[in-house]
Amino acid sequence: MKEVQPVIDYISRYVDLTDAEKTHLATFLKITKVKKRQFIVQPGFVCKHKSYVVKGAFRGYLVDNEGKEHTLSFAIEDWWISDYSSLIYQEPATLFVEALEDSVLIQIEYEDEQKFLEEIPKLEKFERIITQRSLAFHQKRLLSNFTKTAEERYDEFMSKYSAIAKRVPQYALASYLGFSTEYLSKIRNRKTSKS
Amino acid sequence: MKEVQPVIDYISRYVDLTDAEKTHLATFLKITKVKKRQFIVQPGFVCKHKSYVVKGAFRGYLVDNEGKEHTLSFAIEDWWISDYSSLIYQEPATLFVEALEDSVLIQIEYEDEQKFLEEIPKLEKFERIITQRSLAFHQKRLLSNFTKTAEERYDEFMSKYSAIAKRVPQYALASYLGFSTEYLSKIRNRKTSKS
DNA sequence: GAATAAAAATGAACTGGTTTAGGAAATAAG
DNA sequence: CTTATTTCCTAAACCAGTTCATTTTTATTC
Repeated sequence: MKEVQPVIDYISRYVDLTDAEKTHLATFLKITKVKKRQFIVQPGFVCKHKSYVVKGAFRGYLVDNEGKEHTLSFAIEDWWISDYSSLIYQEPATLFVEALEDSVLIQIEYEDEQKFLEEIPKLEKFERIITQRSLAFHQKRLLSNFTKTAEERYDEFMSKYSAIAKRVPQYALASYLGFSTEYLSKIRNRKTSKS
Repeated sequence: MKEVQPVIDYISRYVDLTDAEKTHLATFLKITKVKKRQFIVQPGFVCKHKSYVVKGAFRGYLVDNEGKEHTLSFAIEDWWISDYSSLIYQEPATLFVEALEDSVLIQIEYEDEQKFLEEIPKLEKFERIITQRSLAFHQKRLLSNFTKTAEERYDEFMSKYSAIAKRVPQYALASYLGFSTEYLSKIRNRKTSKS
């Protein structure tokens, strides 16, 4: 039971759970280990769980008609990842979610979550709050993509998420920020030659 | 009490409320009328309520450093609108929310909502579900902006939301889709000369 | 319903970022 | 350690979408 504690702690930041509730909740949490380059979500398959990252790094991305990759999200320790749309509508995923390192996850199955949301209504509040924050984040990202240049978005990301930038391949970062790898090189070159 | 019924009905699509709960909820809902070009949210002021559109049309947009406008959202009848980030964190807004027509709203104050979420926990579920859907929508929009050309995004919008396209000024639509008014003209011209 | 302001169209010059194509460095695997 | 594979860098040609400047059309207002 101890190994799923990180998720119990995570939820406890938002709502107060009794010991009984914690124990009950823990029965639904499962540890999963995945190797680098392994997929935990693939297009065409319904996303069956949400995953909390205990150790490692992940990337969620779409491959478009021309075969180009577009990164929607990253996740490192203490973050969650899934194909959100596939999960909540229980329809086939459009994203790949791939381990960028050997990783350890705590997973919650969709049906189990539905079940314990009924059993412990307090968890609705937890879900609501983290979803609201994620929504606010995505709205900001959308506006940032509209208003800022490629270089400004790069600077913003580096100052906020340098921990992630250090751990993910450069093409993944470029595709998250919405421009080509080549252009990322150009930006970085511009900076190093300046200083 | 009858005039706030649309919001009661809206919520009832997601959760079952008793008559007592409906009556209680109704006491927190307020009708507001606004004229075309009037702002219901302005940068610098904390967004105090979420608004359901009974009649009319709205646009939420950001004005960047160069004075350019970027539309984050539209709302017509049976939609909600606010500066979401400002509302949930109760911090100064960054968006303008402006009436595009003479309109009628049903508004819920932030503090009142916090209160009745405590009193009627069922509403947490309602909030969770609509927030989840909005998040899924925004994720799709982000990816659409990455993967599709300006013309493809225009076509997609026209096929899904022609009702909105008909009611909002062209510069507002262009700034929602993420390109210039001039380019929208060019796209439209390309289409009419083809057919 | 004339006057004025706001919105939409047009076209030419321009630019931020892409594409293509190649080579250099770093990682992974036997 | 050596080879293969993946990742990263560079540079020139290119293009989707912008900018700027002007005109036409459509709403608003008195």
